[in-house]
Amino acid sequence: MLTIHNTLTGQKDPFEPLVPGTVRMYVCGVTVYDECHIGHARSALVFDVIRNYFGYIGYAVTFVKNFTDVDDKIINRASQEGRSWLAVVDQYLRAYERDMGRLGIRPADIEPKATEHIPDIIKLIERLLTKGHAYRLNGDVYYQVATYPAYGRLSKRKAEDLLAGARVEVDERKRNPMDFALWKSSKPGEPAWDSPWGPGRPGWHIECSAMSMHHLGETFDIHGGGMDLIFPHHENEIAQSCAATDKEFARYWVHNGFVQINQEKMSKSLGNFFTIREIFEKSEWPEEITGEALRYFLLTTHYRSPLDFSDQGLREAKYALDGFYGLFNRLKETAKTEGPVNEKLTTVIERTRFAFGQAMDDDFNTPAAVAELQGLRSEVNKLLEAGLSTKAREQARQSFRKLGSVMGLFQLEKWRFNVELSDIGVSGLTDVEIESKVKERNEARQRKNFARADAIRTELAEKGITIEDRPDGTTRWKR
RNA sequence: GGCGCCGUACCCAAGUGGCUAAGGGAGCAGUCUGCAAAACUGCGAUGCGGCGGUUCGAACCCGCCCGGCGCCUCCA
Repeated sequence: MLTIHNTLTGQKDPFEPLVPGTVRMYVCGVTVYDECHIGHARSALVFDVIRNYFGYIGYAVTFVKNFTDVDDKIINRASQEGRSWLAVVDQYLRAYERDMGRLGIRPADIEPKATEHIPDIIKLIERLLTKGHAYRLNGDVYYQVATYPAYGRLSKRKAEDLLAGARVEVDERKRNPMDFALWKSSKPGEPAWDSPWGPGRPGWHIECSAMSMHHLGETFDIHGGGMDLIFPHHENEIAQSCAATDKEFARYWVHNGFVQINQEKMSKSLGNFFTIREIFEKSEWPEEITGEALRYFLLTTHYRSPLDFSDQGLREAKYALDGFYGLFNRLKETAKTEGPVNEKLTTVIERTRFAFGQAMDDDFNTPAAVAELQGLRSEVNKLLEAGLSTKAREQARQSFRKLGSVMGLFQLEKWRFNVELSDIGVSGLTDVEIESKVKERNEARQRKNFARADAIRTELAEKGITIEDRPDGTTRWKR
């Protein structure tokens, strides 16, 4: 039985979908005004894995992730850089897709943009106005928080607490300081759409209500995002949506924890800010390896816990993956002998599959699930020592791929064993050149000229190439 | 001021009432090897920030304290 920590109830709730066999989930994506950082990567990855896991246990998933493509931050950026807001949106939308692609994060089934849903947004605002939950102020429209008594139920806040801590100057015209904009009138030169209240653009919160309802219905299963969205964004979404429909909005609210640097939240002002792009540019490994290492690293912390990003952590993730891919490569080799342990393999795989499911059923406990995969690696290594048939080796490989696919791991065919130009850049040698050196070294070894053999090995090691001699006299190498 | 989170070995990190406190990385010792590498085997917290309490029994529940962090403003 899958249980999910639900921010709304503050506890782990058993998951029961609204419609049996299907899951409808909506996740707040990004505002496309800048490069994505590791925090965005974590959030996107967490929900990618959740979506995959639902698929793995047999649900038909509809996954919606939005892009906020009209917003103050976009407009400000555009005016600072003296270009159109559309150009800003286009640039960072592409950057997002590039980064997510590198991380192996699949696009959502539907990726709506706020600007594509202006009519839905206007209709929803009109509905709120009609029901008395919103009011007009010149060309603006505000949501009236006082008309929704349950306001604060997601973030567990009381109205008076919010006022006490208010750190912003309050717009004097608002009826209540907590009221928030549904529609903002535009100044000349700003993006604008016609509306019953004059030209303007949607406020931030309303787009998610409109888009999720449009694509998933007025009530759906899961709504997710980063913890910082709990208040005010998701609180406001609930207020708007429930007030408009008189129905429950999302049933399970899932929020991921922050990425920190040295125990502090990343922020531009602290200067401890890492973009996904920088990590890939700085990495000495090929792109797909960096992507998988980052993925592995992020998944070895539970999604709700804070995660401290570090180069060391990333490196350790890479080393752990080296161990897995080293095993996969040995499993690919043809068996010399048929061992007696093939039945044990099936048992071990079954046990792992069960434990893996148990871990993931427990609020998507990816660190525990990864630990099961590590356990399987260790078991298969032992069985391989004792001897596994070619067929059993293939069975083991397929099991890793199947379980790994939930997390987007173990899907690469090659791991540092490829002939790609990027690798040549690192080692300075082509495969053919390496093969030739290895051959020369083995001839030296046969002549017992170990000094020469070791010299070649050292030379290769300096270029990042590791040698493994096998018992049968052949040599395996890897970059 | 309000709300909330975290503190488990050298590092990362599961476990949240009951078998000997998962797993990985690093380290040390050994097997294998010409030597390595990889793999395998063994070693490693009598203790889970501290002090009390509840309980037959607590890292897990309760209280207080210490340390760190987040939200309350745009933010994944």
